Amino acid sequence: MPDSSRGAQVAQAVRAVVRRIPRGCATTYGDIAKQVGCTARQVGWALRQSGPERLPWHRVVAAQGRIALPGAAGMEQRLRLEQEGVPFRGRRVWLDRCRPPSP
DNA sequence: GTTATGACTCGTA
DNA sequence: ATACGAGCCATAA
Repeated sequence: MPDSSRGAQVAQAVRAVVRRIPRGCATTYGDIAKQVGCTARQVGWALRQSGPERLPWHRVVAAQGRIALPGAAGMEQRLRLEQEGVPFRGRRVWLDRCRPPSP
């Protein structure tokens, strides 16, 4: 079969990784990209595509713990993270404090 | 084919 | 700290 589009496979892999981010933790697009073997942009693209799927998408933030989602979505993400007890420092997530344990 | 857009990152100033 | 550019990859028009 054809590649089935690399995009679709990458998206699936990304969803799988995101799904297993523990509650109360956060990780970055770049980290996921490394695990999946793609670029950070592809991770963002995959999550954007995923849309109404049951994923802890809010646990994925940009490098340096920045919230990448603009506007209201970003606010919502921040709220959800705080609800889970993810530590913040100003506008940024404190990655050193909430990174998932390395395999 | 080109161009524009996007939930990115990094280096440099 | 903020700003800009280059590299990056998939999709839509």
